[in-house]
Amino acid sequence: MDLALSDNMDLALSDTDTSSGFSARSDDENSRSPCATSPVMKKRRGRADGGPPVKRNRRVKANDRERNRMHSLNDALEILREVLPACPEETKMTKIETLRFAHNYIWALSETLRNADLEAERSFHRAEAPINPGSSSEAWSCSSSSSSSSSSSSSSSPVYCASSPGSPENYFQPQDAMFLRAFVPPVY
DNA sequence: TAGGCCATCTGGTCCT
DNA sequence: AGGACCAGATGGCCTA
Repeated sequence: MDLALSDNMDLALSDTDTSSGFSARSDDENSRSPCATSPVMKKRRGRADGGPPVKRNRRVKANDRERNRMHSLNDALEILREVLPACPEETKMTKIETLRFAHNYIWALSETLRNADLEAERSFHRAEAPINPGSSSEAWSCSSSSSSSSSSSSSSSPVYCASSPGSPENYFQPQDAMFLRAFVPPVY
């Protein structure tokens, strides 16, 4: 279909690319993308002549918008990474890892809140009608973990919550590197 | 070297 | 008509 691919590259690289409004990104991004550091954009496809000038101009503008759109998407992803629990700076989570981790993290936080509410409710009832005066301190001490026998078996750690059965972390795949990064101290 | 991840380009589609 | 969004294609870099 697109037969003139490689031929087009050299041709297309020479003119409109560098002037297409390409805006330099942050150092962080440039360091990863040689395409971005170089003023010369590769991977050009399509007609060798770029098509009619009007069409070509529209394409260049559309490319520029698309680039900016993806950049803003990446910026949002970066902000999300910063909000998530500590990850070593050198080991940046991939996009899919970030999304899965965020999903899991939100779920774990909401579970924590839910357990806290349940516990508050229980302690309120206990205060109203103490049943087992002998072991009251025990009942307090095992607060969240004791309640785990029934439903979520969740400890106070959202880590454990995250891996409990029946929870939405079906999206979460332990084989992901983020599983290790998030919950296990990295080994250097 | 293969595979994963990424940035970019591109054309199609939908929306305003 | 033009912009936003999307998915496919492509090639570069990095790591096991």
